[in-house]
Amino acid sequence: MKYQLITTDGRAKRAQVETVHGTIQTPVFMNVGTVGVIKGAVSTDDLRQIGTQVELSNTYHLHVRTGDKLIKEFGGLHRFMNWDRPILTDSGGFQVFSLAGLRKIKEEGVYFQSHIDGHRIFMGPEESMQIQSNLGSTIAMAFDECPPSRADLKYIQNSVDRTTRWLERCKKEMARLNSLPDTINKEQLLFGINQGGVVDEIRINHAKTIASMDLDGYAIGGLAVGETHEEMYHVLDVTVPHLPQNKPTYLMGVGTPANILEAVDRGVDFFDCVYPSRNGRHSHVYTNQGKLNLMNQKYELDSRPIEEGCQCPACRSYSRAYIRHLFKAKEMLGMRLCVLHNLYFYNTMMKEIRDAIEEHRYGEYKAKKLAGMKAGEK
RNA sequence: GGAUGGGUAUGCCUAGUGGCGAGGGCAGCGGAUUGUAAAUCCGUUACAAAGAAACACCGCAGGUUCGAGUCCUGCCCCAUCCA
Repeated sequence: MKYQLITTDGRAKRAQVETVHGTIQTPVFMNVGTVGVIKGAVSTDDLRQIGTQVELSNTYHLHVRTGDKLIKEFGGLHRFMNWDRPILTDSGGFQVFSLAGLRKIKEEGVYFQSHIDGHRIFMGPEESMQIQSNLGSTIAMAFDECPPSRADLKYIQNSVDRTTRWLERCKKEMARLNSLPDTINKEQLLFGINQGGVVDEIRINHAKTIASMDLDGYAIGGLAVGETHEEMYHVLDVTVPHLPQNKPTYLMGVGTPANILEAVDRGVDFFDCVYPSRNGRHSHVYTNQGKLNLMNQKYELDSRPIEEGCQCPACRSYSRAYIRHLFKAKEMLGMRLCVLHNLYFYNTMMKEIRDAIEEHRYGEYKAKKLAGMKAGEK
């Protein structure tokens, strides 16, 4: 892997990351397809059309259904889903948070009760690495715990210490797996994850610790889980400077267009979020004038596209009124069009961000973009 | 003309066969959603804010009863069937 910094504008970075599956231009928004597909009947042909650079899938979910061993036997996730560009796999760490009622955390790892059929699943750092190696993703994430933002100080410190120990095990296991003869992607990359809730000292100490471990990239996790936007931005302000500047910085699970604009301004390169796809499935669409809910009656005769001038597959051919009708009729095409539009909106915004940084007008671009979206909220 | 089944609030559909200030669904409107247990979930959709005061035409009008959406009688309307 090679992280090449092209230019900066304030703290905003414009870079590119070379991987075995192609070059990633950053800042980048990864499109979330948890189970090896973006929900809403989106194909990989669609992804190529809407400018997706990186697809993101999930270790826990693919392990539970349909199984990483099966996918390895098929030839890996790239071949399985017919996607030859980069894939990042999340480690299952987020499921420690989202499936909190269905798991027990121990030093060796996490015992899950399958959310599908209730059977017991053990996942520790080694298991997570093994699964991600079987999937053959471009970038594997370290197995961590994402603690709730309201957890107490002692809990967060213990959790972070354990996450550090798990990271050491992940690194060791990844090195071993990458050296095996039948490994699908022998150049699989490993990103470590910074945790620490909204406690500056824990965040900073943990950032320093993992920065010394020579990983391929560094993620900031445990944000956008209940804290305020101001707290999140503050964590970025104090944490990002302690992560290696010659490696990618990834803010996990974030976020709204405004969150991304602010985080880019604080030096973040990688993003991912379920919002564009989930909101698209719920008829909420992003525009430069804010978010619309196409289910509203006021669109019943609206012949305009979601956004004037948008080149996405939905806006090039269909009206708001027709898409509203598809939702009313519960026809899948409605969801599909909105998801495509939203992902196109995010991917296009990232392209605009990259251009603005290159031209050293990021501050101006950000202010204008935020003002437009805010004005439309009324 | 006869038989049978129905008419439930704000548009539609429906639960309810003696204690009902009547439950639910759809449609409408609003909100939530951030490394996806989410094509999901939550509000709201008469008056009243808790009172011896109120009680929305439960098709309409009477009746029985302490008490009727519920039982009885008559009428109106709708659906299906028979003439």
